[in-house]
Amino acid sequence: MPNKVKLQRFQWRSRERVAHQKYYFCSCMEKRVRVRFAPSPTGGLHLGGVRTVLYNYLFAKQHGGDFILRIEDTDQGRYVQGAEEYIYQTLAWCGMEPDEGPKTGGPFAPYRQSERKSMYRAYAEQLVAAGQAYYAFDTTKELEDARLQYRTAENPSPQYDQALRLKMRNALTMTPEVVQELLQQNTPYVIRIKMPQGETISFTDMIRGEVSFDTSVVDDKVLLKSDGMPTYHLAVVVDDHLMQISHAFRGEEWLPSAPVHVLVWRYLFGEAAMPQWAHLPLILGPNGKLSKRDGAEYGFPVFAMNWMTPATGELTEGFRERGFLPTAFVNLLAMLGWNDGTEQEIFTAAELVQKFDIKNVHKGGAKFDFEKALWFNHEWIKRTDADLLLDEVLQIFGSKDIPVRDTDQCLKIIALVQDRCHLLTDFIEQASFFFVRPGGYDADLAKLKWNDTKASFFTSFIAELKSLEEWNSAFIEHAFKNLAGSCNLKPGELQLPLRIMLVGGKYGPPVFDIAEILGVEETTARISSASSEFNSGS
RNA sequence: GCCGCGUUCGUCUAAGGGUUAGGACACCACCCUUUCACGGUGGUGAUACGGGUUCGAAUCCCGUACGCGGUACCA
Repeated sequence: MPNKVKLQRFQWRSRERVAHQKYYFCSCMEKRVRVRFAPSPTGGLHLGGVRTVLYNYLFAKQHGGDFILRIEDTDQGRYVQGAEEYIYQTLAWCGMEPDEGPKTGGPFAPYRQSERKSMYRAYAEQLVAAGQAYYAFDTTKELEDARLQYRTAENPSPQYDQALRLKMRNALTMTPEVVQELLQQNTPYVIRIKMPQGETISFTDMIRGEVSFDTSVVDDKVLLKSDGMPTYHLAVVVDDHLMQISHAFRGEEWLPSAPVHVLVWRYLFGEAAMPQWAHLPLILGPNGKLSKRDGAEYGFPVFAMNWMTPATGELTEGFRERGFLPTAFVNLLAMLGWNDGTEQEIFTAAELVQKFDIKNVHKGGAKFDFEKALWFNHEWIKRTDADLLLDEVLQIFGSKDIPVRDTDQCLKIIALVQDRCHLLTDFIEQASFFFVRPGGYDADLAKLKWNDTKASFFTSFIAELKSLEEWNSAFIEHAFKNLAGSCNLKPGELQLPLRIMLVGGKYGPPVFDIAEILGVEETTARISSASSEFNSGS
C-alpha cells in the first residue's frame, strides 16, 4: 500500500513540474534567454552581489543564453573610481565572464547607462504625453520641508504620493500656462510617474509566486532626474527592453519598487514583453543585513576581492586574498539559498550550470556562516590537484619571502599538506619550514629531555642516513627504528626531537615524509645543527 | 507608522497531507595517529505561537508574534 501512495505522489509531482516549467518557460522558448547583471559602480562587490551574478550566469548558460553586464552609473555623485574595473576582475576571478558588456562590447552597446543618457528622455516624455507621468518642479529644499511638515507619528516618512502631490509644485497642481512658462525659463524639473489610484498590480515572481501591491500606497517615483539622467526605475525598464532581457534576477530589496517597474513596462512596451522577475533573498550577517562592518567586526571577508575605498584609503578584505579558491567561493555562494534537493553540497561550476534551478531558490534570507565557508574551501583545497594549486601557493610564498627553488619539490609539498589547509594562506604555516630552516629551539628544549645518549643517537643517525641505499620515507623510518633498537632507546622518545629538528615545532605531516622531501643534505644538516644547539644549551 | 517579503536544530537546509522530522557546518565523545592536523564512528540539538480544515498538518487557511527589506532627483 505505501508503494501506491508513493506512486501517486510521484505522478502528481511530475505533472506539477511539467506544468510549472511550461508556465515559466513557454514564452522564452520563442525568445532567447538573455539575463543581465546590472551593478552600480560604487564600491567592492559583496557576497550578495556575486551571488546575483552567479544565479544570472548559471541560468543563462543552462539555457544556452546570453549573460550581459550593464553598468548602472546614472548617479554621478556616487560614482567611484576603480569600482567598474573591480567588477570585471571579480567576474574574471570567478570564471563568469559576460557575453556582452562595456569591455566586451556587443550588439546593444553602449552598456554603460551614462553613455546611453540621451535615449531615456523620449520614453519619459512619452509617458508625460499619455498622462501617465508629469513634470514636477519641487526643489530639494521644498521636498525636505514637505517631508518635515507632513510628518506625523503615524506617518514618519511621508511619500510623494497621491495625497501629497496635490500640495506640491507640479503639472498636476499648476495650469498648463504656468508649466510652459517654467519650462521656457529652464526651471529644473523631474518627471514623476503618476501612480493610479486603487489599482492592484501583480506579477509572478519565479521564486515567490504571485506578488501584488495596491497602487494607492506606492509613491510617484522620479523617472527622469533634473540633470537629465534617468533613475533606476526608468533605466532598468528601457534597457531591459532594448537589450531584450528575458529574465531579470535581482536582490529582494527591489521588490517594493517592482510595481513601479511593472507599470512602466505596461505603459511603454506592454506587460507581455516584460521579463520574468526573480527577487533573490538577502544574505544576512550576524545581526541582520550583511555589511562591511560585520566583516570587520567578526573577522571575515564580505567582498569577493580586496577593495580599497579611494577617498579614505580604507581597505576591505576579500575572499580571494583571505585564501579562498574561486571554485570554493562560487560553490559556497551557490549553496547560500539554493540546493538541488539532494544531499550533495560540493558542486563544480559545470554541475551547477547543469543542476541549478531558480525554482529551488529559497524565499527566506540566509545568514552567512564563515565556518561553513571555510569548510567549503577546505573541501576544494583537498580535491584540487597540486599542480592547479601551485601558482597560488607560489604567489603566497613569494609575498612572505619564502624562498622556493624547486617546483617539483613544491608540488610534492603541496600534495603532502593540502589536506590540512582550510585556506590557501594556511600553506604558509603548514609548509614554510620546508624552505626555511628552523632555529632557536629554546622553548622546546626542556621538554625534550636532551641528554648524551640522545645526542650520540643522532650523531649515528646522521651517518646512517648518509649511507642509506634509497632515500625515501620507508627507508628512513626503517633506519631510524633499527638504530633506536640497537641503542636500546624507544623510537617514541626520539621522534619528537627529530620533528623539532626538522620542523621547529610540534606539528606537521609524518616526520619521515618530511625528511624524504627535504633530502639527505638538508635533513642531516638540520639534525646536526640542532644537535649542537641542544648540546650547548644543556 | 505604512507597504511588502519571510519564519524547520546555534547556522545552512531536506520534507509537495501519513518519515523514529533527514543531511551538512559548528559543538561534544570515542577511534585512528609515537607530533599537529586530516579522517572515521557516534551523540546533543528544530517545525515561532494560537486557532481552524482534515481520520491525519512542518506541509493548506486565518490571526498573532518576531525578523528582514522598502518608504531618496541611491542603486
